[in-house]
Amino acid sequence: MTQPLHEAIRARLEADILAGIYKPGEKLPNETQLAAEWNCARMTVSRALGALAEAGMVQRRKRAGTFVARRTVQETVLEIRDVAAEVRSTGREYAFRRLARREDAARAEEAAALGVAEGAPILLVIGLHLADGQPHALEERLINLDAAPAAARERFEDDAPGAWLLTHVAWTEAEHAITALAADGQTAKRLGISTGSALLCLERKTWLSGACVTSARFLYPAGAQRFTARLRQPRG
Amino acid sequence: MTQPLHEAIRARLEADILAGIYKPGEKLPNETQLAAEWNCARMTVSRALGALAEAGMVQRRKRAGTFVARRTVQETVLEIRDVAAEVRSTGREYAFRRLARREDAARAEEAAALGVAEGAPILLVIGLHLADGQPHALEERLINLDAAPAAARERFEDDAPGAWLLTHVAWTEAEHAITALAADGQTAKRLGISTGSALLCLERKTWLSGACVTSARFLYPAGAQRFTARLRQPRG
DNA sequence: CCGCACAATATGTCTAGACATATTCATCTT
DNA sequence: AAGATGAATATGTCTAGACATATTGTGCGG
Repeated sequence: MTQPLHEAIRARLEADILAGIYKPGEKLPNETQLAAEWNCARMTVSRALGALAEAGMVQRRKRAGTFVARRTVQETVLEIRDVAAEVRSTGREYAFRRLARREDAARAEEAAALGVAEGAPILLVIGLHLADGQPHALEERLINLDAAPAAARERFEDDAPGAWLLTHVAWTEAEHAITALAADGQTAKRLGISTGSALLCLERKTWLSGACVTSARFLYPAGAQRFTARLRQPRG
Repeated sequence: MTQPLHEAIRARLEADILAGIYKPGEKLPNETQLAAEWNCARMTVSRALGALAEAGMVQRRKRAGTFVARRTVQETVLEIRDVAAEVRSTGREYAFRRLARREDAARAEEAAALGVAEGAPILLVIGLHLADGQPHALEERLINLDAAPAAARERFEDDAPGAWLLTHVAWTEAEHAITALAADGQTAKRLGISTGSALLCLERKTWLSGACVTSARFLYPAGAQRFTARLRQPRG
């Protein structure tokens, strides 16, 4: 495992910053100096510093130099897989059961969620994700049929719309929001829990070049799901 | 705004992948071909492809070539700021009130959370984050005093331990987990809500080179907090 | 037909230099 | 003292080539 030189330089500077040898706001040696220290070309150092800048550990300004970043916001990588993959990764059997399907003109509330005009054609699918036959999550999905007309031909009886959309409709942007809420009567009944109990809610919206394609709400009973994220070495 | 050439190449390939001109699993032209197409040095193309690989849009294998990635896991950037910043960003006044502080030997449960031996010195702080005087979140924090002995000298009466730790103790790794749960009697009382109502729970653990420094649990009443994340153009 | 060795190939790394560009600092003018 | 000007400097981009390295495909021998 011969480490590339630019990696070694990057790792060294990173360690030094972490150890406080270079403190937040402080200036690092310039590229020429570092190249001399490491006895290598300036571009090799530049690559190492570029990677550190990309990772947000340093800020670079022309003429001024390279400075250790001071950060307050932590950017975390959150991995969200589709529900089937989530369930299967815990070794349980996965199944989907459609509870409702309505192809219709968008009502005010639905139009707002998708960012389309009232009356635009939409598809609403409500379904239950099962793990070993037990309710795992309730999905309420709205699909903009103007953006994804092919969805109208799908029944979504035993396959969740999420998986189908992932393979059949392209998207450019997505947004996730995670909240907690109390189960209303209908939701509680569908999930087989008691009214008012805590739910973890994941809302996912996806866009294709500016137009919202689909908006989904996944409701997990407390304890059924956990979103985890790991992060390394921002520091500031 | 003269765009760097490597950026232009990157953007072009990205757009082509997004448009489906190059499909998942498909091979891209090799560096030499692309360099000829763009009439530039191979290294410039290499940089563009390197950036795409970094972003996860393509996978590169020596001798084989560069392939459009097929991804099932969505990696999302989640921004988590400290509670004070969260509250202030909504224009409300922030305050912290300590409810309890215990410096002691770790009990079994606490030792497990921090990954230390039972009986190791720990500091437990429970406090309330207030927004405009109203409870916004309850924080339960454990600090490993072997890893951060300086914390023992702090009272944490009006300042949250999170902010102090951020500025006084370095860390190399962190993990977040988001779940929902029902409020127990004591928690409900502290947050001024009713027992059993839904809570959004953020658990944060931070490590300094392998040793767990601190473990914290933030409990937000349903509706008080929302974790959002945006992502762009993975595709697979 | 299978496995093994070897050559071909595409990426990965690196260099030494060139020119571009943004920003700062010092100086000169008003 | 305030503002304009220009030189100095550090990063940013790019090139043309060299060698390293991993992997794959091919052909050879058993």
